[in-house]
Amino acid sequence: MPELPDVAAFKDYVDASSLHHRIRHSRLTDRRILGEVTPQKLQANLAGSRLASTARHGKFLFAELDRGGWLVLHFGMTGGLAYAKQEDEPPRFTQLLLEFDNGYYLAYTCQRMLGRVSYAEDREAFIAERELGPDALAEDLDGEAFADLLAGRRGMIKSALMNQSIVAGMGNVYVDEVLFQAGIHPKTPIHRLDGKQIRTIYRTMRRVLHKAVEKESIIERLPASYLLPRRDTDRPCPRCGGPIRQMDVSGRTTHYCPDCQPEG
DNA sequence: TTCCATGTTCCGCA
DNA sequence: TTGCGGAACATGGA
Repeated sequence: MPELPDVAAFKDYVDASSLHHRIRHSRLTDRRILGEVTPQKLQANLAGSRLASTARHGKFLFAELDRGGWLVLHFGMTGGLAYAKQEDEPPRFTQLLLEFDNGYYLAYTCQRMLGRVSYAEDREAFIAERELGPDALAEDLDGEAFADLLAGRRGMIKSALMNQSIVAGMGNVYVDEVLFQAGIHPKTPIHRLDGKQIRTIYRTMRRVLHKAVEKESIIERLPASYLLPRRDTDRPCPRCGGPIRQMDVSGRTTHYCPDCQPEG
């Protein structure tokens, strides 16, 4: 689930539930979930702190600690959050549990262990170290800046849009959606795209991601014209009615409409 | 039982 | 040398 719109929903969830409560105790289930931080350092920074604010960059969620530094959450493919009363059993696959002084907890769950929990002194430095590209919804990422990101690159457009060091936030599902709505074949070589097509991809990316954030990335709430709710081979294309096809692009399953997204 | 999955990282090759 | 594509990783549900 967790691509940019999902992480945006997690951010809203934390903002609505978990800010400004003192963390009495934190519980780490499996240290493999940790990034470049020791369990001791993480827990020392969490204990007694409050989450003061949150920020998102691509698929990363940052929670600012009022005593300094940031709790950094990445959700992998199966990560999630749950806020509940401490008398309730934490959900299955809970890897990190923050117990607040108001009797509630925030649980970070990660079934497949591909997510990561980290601590960062400085958010911008963390983003720079990870070599993340600009957030796909960043205000200062305009059409021209977007075109610059792709300029001179080799490879297929789908691979580039999924590359977090080029532009941060999209994964397999939303890239398919963007390219479907833009009418671009996923395997199109970047150098074969003209300026008009790049602008179309940019505008479509912004529109799709904004809409998905607005709908809290809940598939059922997305417009019927979207590919996402019908991401199934041989289901009818919402635009032309022809069959949606499946293929492999850089090892990822890709859904597309051969008629609406002709090969360049 | 085998295969597949919305994630990133690492290695080999061009 | 840079960077692209594929494999590997971990786990459980279909």
